[in-house]
Amino acid sequence: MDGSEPIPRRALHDQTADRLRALIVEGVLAPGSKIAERELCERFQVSRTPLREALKVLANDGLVVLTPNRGAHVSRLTVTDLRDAFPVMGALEGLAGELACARIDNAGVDRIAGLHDAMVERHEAGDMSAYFALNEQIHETILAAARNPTLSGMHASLSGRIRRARFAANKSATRWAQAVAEHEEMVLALRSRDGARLSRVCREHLANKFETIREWLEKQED
Amino acid sequence: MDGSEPIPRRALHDQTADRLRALIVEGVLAPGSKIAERELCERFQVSRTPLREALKVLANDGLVVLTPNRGAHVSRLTVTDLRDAFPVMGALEGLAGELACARIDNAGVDRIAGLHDAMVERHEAGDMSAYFALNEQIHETILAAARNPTLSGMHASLSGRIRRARFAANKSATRWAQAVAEHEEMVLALRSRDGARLSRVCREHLANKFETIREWLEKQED
DNA sequence: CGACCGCATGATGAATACAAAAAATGTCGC
DNA sequence: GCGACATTTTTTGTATTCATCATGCGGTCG
Repeated sequence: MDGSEPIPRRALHDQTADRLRALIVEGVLAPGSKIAERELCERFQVSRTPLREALKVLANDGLVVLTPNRGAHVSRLTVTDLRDAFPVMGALEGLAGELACARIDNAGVDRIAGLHDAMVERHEAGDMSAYFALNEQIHETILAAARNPTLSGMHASLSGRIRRARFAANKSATRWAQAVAEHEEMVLALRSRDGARLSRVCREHLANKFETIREWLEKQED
Repeated sequence: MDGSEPIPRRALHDQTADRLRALIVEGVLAPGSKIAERELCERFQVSRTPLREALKVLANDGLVVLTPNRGAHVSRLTVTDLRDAFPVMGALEGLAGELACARIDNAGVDRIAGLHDAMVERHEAGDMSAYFALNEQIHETILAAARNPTLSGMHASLSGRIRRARFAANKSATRWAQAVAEHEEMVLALRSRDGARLSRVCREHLANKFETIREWLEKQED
């Protein structure tokens, strides 16, 4: 019945959702700012119908809040939201670590180790944005190694919601060094296929990340 | 600017999404069956626009699959899907258990213990559907005790996806007894505020549940 | 007789039109 | 001059219309 169905075409509402998601995650649309439908229709050159369908999806993902008859706003990230989100991220990435240890092959470990080395190199060079990109790539690779689409999907959803705050995670030098050390331990745990250890490190890693972000946010308020 | 805004009214697309979701998780719409827009428009007495918006949301939640120009189908639950989903549920409920232990008060524990006793009573009476309802209520109460909306939201989303298979979990008497024993241990862990233990029990509980469902599904194929 | 092409039909995707609600603006009274 | 109310205008929610695509049927040609 259904063999391999290549579906190269993508629906307009789907593309629109992606573009809007990107605008929000990249911070082009500030948190709390109102989203006028007309304005975005012009920007994307689409009619209101697919745009509104996209808005419903993003609202479901928690990226925008939709108040009846009052339009859409980019959701704000409160400290409480982050305090809630990070343990969940920890649980998800922890599980990913366990599964990855059980399923990854040596080539996969080497690939992650390679990314890690490159990341350390960027860290020593002080190149924050390149470090950040490699960092995300490592986490994504571990997720992929877990080979669990459900897990990946939930992680992606939550990740998109808190990505806006992530960039602040390594602002302090000591914290940055600690993060690198934690990543080091991740690679070691992965190499020895120690799922429990990797899981624990992932959770602690995220807990520490949240602490950094929290401190940074509190300092922002002055 | 924004204080507390009571929002008594709900948008049509939102209600439609809920009703459609209910139809799917209740099994009224069989997995794999085609969802004709016209038909549902008549059933719900709404136009296609809000219905289509609802479909996009449910597709994002994984309850329906949307193939361009070919309409919507209720998503099928494969064994692989369940094998993927249950560990994630385990991670989420495990975290919920940990958080609940840290935050619940004695009254909350008593409430859960009360639900548990009622559930055991229904178990001994052989009343499966009442048992099932109380079972879900216990899990929901633990979730609520964790006081983490992000966690609750993700759990609800995943729960909706696999609820259709859950009813099969306690088909065998021995499994059913085992599930009750596990719940017993949950209450004990909760009482002693042993987060690590509760977390472990939750994960094992769900792993066992999956095993039961898997066996049941394999038997179905004959 | 069977396979392939073209057309008719029905469904989906997107755009527009209409209705209702909220925000903005202007006016009137104090 | 200030504030409350009415009107206008804008924006959102829903319905309807138009275009496009998939699919089934019948005819025709090999």
